[in-house]
Amino acid sequence: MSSQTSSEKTMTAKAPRLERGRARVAALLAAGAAVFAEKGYDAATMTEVAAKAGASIGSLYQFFPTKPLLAEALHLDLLEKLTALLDLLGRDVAGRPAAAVMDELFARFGEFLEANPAFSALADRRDIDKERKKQTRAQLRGLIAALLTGAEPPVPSARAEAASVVVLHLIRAATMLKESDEAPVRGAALAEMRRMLAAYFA
Amino acid sequence: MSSQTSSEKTMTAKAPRLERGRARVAALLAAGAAVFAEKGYDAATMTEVAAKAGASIGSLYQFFPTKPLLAEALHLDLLEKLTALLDLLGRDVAGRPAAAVMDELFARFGEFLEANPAFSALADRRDIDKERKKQTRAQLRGLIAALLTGAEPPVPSARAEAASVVVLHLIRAATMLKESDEAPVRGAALAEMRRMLAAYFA
Amino acid sequence: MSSQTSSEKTMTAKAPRLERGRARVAALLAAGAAVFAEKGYDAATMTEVAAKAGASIGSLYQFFPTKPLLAEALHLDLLEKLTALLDLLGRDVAGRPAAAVMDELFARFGEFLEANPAFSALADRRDIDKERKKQTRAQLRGLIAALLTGAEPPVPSARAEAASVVVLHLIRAATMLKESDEAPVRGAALAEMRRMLAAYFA
Amino acid sequence: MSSQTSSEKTMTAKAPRLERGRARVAALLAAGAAVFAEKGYDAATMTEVAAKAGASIGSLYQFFPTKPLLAEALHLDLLEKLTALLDLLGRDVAGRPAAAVMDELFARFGEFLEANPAFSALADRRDIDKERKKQTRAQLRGLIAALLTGAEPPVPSARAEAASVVVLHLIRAATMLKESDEAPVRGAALAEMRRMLAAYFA
DNA sequence: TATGAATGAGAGTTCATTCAT
DNA sequence: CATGAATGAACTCTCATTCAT
Repeated sequence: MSSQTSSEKTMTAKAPRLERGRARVAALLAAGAAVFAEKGYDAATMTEVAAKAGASIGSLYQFFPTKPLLAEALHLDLLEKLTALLDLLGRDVAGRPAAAVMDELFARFGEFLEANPAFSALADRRDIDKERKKQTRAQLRGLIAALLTGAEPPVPSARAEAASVVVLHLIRAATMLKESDEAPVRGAALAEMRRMLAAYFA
Repeated sequence: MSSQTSSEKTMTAKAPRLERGRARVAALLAAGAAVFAEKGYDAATMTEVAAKAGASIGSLYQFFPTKPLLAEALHLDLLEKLTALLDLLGRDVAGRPAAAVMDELFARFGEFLEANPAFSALADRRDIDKERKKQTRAQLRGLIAALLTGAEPPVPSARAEAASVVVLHLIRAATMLKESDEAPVRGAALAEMRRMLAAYFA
Repeated sequence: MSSQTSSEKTMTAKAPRLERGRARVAALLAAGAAVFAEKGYDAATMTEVAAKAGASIGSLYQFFPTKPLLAEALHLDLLEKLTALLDLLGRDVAGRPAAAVMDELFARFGEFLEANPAFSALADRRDIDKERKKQTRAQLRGLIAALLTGAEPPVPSARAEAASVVVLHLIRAATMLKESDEAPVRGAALAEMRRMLAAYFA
Repeated sequence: MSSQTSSEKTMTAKAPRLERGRARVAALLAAGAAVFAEKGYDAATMTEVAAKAGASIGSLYQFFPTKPLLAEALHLDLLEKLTALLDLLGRDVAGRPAAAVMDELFARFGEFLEANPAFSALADRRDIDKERKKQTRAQLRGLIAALLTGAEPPVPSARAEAASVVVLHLIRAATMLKESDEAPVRGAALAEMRRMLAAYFA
């Protein structure tokens, strides 16, 4: 009830040991993704997440002891998927010109964000750990820079570094655009962005 | 036809009649801007806004009957300033090449966002009126497009339209970048963005 | 919602500014005393306190932002009363023999504890601030020691110091005895305690 | 007359049949003692007890179907140890003067309480059965009274009865003092208590 | 029996908003 | 208009206890 327990609050999401638990966790993460995507991090409630997962509130808290921890787990999960996607992309486009590589990246990243709308919602929440955020961005930038230095002709490492920041933000901008603007504007804008990238890397 | 009571909650914030009231409203708006910028829209509390303005909670509600209405008023206020800024810019840079115009736009818009951090916080809140949001974006795009068609040589209207979307997002990206990444990365990225714009409009 | 606010959690109970508020606070404190006394600190609920005071839960939290703070306020309140009582006692018994002084102290302190059962409940809660607890005990010991050194013949300061600890605990023991044991045992035990004190100071 | 199902929750903790079970129970009791002592009865959680015993929560409930029952079992366990200790003491000090007997009692009881901090925590919980509590206290008083009537010269039975109450509380006071006050005060106070007892029985 | 997931009532706390003075 | 007390729905989180495997 009161107590300053010895178990730090920095605890991670508890991993399930049984098969049943594993299914629960999956359902909870899916529900979390849906609710965070729909309502945004702040407005999402743990109660709704549990309900949408068909679980009791206690069950949700068994595996994700706090709301930030649920968000974090979800974020990490999506980040892994994204990394895998970029790795795959790297193998697919190695040796092609930078402009083409970027075009492909743009397309696939866009699909990912569209398929995982929770990602944007989670990436932007304010109570995220500063350090982790920095690391995450650095990691993504690294992957993008690698794509550029692996192009043919290769983009010089220094410029690839700087460009990765821009590309990252451009992609994010493209996503936000998807949800906010109306269809006709959107199409033209996306085309324009690709053109811009092409011009930039030509 | 005659009465149409103004008790609707959808109405705008009540305008003060006395001079004292005007000062109050200014203080409340300033406080609101500060709190929204610091905590974000969701985490900001009406109580804190009132306190920071040196007013009572009742007084705050006298002028802004609702939290969304306060946000809206603030947003509109900032939007006006921004519009004025872009108008001025239009006069200053008329007749110069598109790339130069964009560079200047980039710089001034950036300054504005840095000076008014509440703008970003308010532009992104989820309960904003869809229609108004659309209109706002359209208006901003119009202003930017006007800058482009007013350049020398003029950018064709159709392309200016499409480009304005991209430019708008790029600028926003530049701002987010300012608060998230560390200084060295930041500088390089900003330079890169300007280079990109230059390449695009060359 | 999220936020690490700048307003420290060490805040004190907010003081009411209006007359109505003053009445509320009094009612809340009284209700708190009743509930803490009846259920003990841990089992007492804020909801019950508010209900017993005829106030809404929000109203309770307006003045006492946390449960520990309510307890603290109550404790301090009772402590003041007790100090006043001991001061008065000091004036009443100055110049009488130590044994008689202690007998009187024993009686009045007992009455106080019986009239304010919340005092025991609050003095024993576990999440109390260590430092404050020490200070409180020291203060009480000081008052008791003063009674002894003010007796005729005066008890030497050093011995008064040590004795005060014992007396304090004896009195508390007497109280616990009142609530736990059955009446006949109680009477005999109280008499015995007084005899013990008399023998000790003779 | 015949069946009387044992499903009542008022029953005692189930006794284990196997050797393995006996070890489990011992571990659970030890863990319970540790947790109750550290956190107090209310703040202690069944989950933490199970964890500290290296058992699952289900296993804990197998043997102790309820939190109060666990506390009760523990309390009884400690009470037995204490009784044994007092019995032994009775044999050791028979025939010595009352003051010396009390001094020895004081010392050994103190050691016991220090070695078994859970005892105090459990003796004070509020949901304890009133009747059992009374019996327990009566039993302890009886043992102490027996020590006094067995002294040389023997304390009259009536006075021994009354004195036992006082002595019991004095000892408890001595324990509480150990955890709350700072070392220097403590030493002096303990000495003072012994002096008081000596004066009382002289 | 042992395990650990499941449950849900209930506790503390927050905050937008209303209302009496 | 100003003030600050009042309200209560809603939220996050806890924990004793039950249940399926």
